[in-house]
Amino acid sequence: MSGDVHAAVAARLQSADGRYTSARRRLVEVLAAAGQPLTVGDICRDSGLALSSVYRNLGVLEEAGIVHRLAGHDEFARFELAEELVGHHHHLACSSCGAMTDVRLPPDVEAELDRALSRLARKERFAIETHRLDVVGRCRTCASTGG
Amino acid sequence: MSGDVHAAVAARLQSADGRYTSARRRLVEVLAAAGQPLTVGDICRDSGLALSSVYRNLGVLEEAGIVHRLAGHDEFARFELAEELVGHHHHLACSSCGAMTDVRLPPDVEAELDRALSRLARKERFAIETHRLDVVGRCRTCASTGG
DNA sequence: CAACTTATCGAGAGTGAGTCTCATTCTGCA
DNA sequence: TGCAGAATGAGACTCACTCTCGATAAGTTG
Repeated sequence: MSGDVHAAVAARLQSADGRYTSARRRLVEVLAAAGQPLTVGDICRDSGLALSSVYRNLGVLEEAGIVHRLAGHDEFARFELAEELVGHHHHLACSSCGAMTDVRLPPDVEAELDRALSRLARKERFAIETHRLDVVGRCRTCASTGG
Repeated sequence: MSGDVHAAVAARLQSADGRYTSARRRLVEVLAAAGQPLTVGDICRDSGLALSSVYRNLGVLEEAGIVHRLAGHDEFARFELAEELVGHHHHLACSSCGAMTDVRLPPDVEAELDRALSRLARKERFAIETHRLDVVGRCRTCASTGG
C-alpha cells in the first residue's frame, strides 16, 4: 500500500496526541488492503490483534478521523478508512450476506445530489456534514447462488 | 391517522398469516403518528406495551414488509413504516443526538440518481432492491445549542 | 354458550457484540 | 539503566436485543 496513507495517518494521530503504534499501523494496513468495509471479526483475523485492542484502537483511529464506523445491513458494525484518505464513495450493501463493496458515482450525479441536499438542508436548518448513500440489494454471489 | 394505512397493514398481515391484534395496531399508530424513525425505547413509552412484545411484533411487522428497521448513527436501532405505506424518502440524521427526520428529494434528482445507480449495479452484477440516502449532520436543535 | 384449538402476550432469563478494568509490556527520554 | 506515561490484551462486565414458557385472548366447532 502507499506510504502516503501511513504518513497522513501518522500526522493525524500526532495532532490527536496519539502514537502510530504497530497495532494501529496493522489496522490501517488491513483496512487499506481490503478496499471495503470490514467487520471486527475480519479485522481480528487479518490483523492477529486481540479483540479488545482492535476495538480500542479503532476507537482511537475513529476519534482522530482516520477510520469510519458504519452500520451495515446485518448485526455487525463495519469499519473503513475515512473518506479524507480514500476519497468520497458509496456502498453496495448485500441484504443477504451483509457484505459491502465500495462504488463511486459519476461526478455530475454526485454534484447534482450535493446541490439538492444542500437546498433541503438549508430549508430544514440542518448543518450537513456528509451524506451516506447505500445501494441495498443482493451481491453477485448471493444473487447467483440464491443464498 | 388515515384508515387506509390500517387497511393496507391488515391486508399484508393476513397474507402473511398473522392477525392484526391490538398490540400491532398500537405499534402502527405510534409509528404513523411520529412521522420519523423511532427507537424501541420511544415505542415502548408511547405504546405502553412490554419490551418483549414490542420487539416480537416489530419483527412480525418487519417480516410482513410493514415496518422497516434502520441502523442509525447511535447505538439504537430505529423503526419506521415501510416505504410502500408512506412513500419513498430519505433521512436527516443528527450525528450528535441521533434523531432522524424524513425528507424527500425532488423527483428529477431522485430519477437521475436511480438511473446512475442502475448503471453502477448492472456493471457490478448487483441486484438492486432499494437505496438508502442519509444526510448526516447536526439537527436544528443540536446546531443551535452546540449540544 | 361451553369446550377446544391456536395464536398472542409479557415477565424474566439468556445471548453476544461491544466496552471497561487492570496487571503487564512497550516506548521515549535522560 | 532507570523512570514515566502510554499501549497491550485476557477477561469481566454492560446492555440492546432475543428467546422461553406459562398465562391469556381470539377464533371455531358443535
